[in-house]
Amino acid sequence: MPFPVRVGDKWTAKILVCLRDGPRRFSELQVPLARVTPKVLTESLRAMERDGMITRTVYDEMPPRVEYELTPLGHTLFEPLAASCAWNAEHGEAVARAREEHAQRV
Amino acid sequence: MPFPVRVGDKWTAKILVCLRDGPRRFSELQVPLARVTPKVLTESLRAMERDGMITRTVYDEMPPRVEYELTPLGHTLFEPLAASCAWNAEHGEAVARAREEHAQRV
DNA sequence: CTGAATCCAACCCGATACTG
DNA sequence: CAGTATCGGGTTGGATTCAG
Repeated sequence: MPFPVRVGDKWTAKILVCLRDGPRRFSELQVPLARVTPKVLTESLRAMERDGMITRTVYDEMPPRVEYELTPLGHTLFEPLAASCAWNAEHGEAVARAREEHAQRV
Repeated sequence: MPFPVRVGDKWTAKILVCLRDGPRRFSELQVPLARVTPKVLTESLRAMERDGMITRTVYDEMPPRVEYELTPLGHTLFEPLAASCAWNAEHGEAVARAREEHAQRV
């Protein structure tokens, strides 16, 4: 099942935001994404690379440096992402209320 | 963690589409959503009801009849949903190509 | 610094059978 | 008709440890 692109998982959307303004190193991503383990971060990044959303560039230095950067295709994801954020901003409160009322009735 | 609304799961978006043009019965949903088991369909519907996306109305008849209908809040989900569909229509092919090229390199 | 390896818990989803 | 009960597999994400 190739589609759709996994932006609904736990970290992809946040990685997108972190890469919005330019390339970032692995350790630079771990800072804003607090509590993401390296294993999971790597998995997410590899999946995004496989889908053409980001590029992974290894600089042969010591100590090692690896940079991740959004592709043009990756940047296009901000459009649907913005729509989802706008929905949350506009209706998130209503959902919270619905959940509380539902909890009351039970 | 109350947010965000689970529209990224397997069935919620499809249920939304099925309810778009009016209320539907449980068995009417099972037809277009082929291969959804009653257990999973029930789980999805209950979650959507809890979040205020749909209403569940039981008619005390024989045989029993239950109708699900989108709330005004539920209808607002079509906006971000449409943005995601538009992205897929526009860039889905590019993702498929990226995956094939990636598979080649491995 | 940038991961890889291993193990494990939780969750999501499905198959099957059964009920008011 | 509209579910519930039970069981189990597959995937996801996290903790921990180790390596180049």
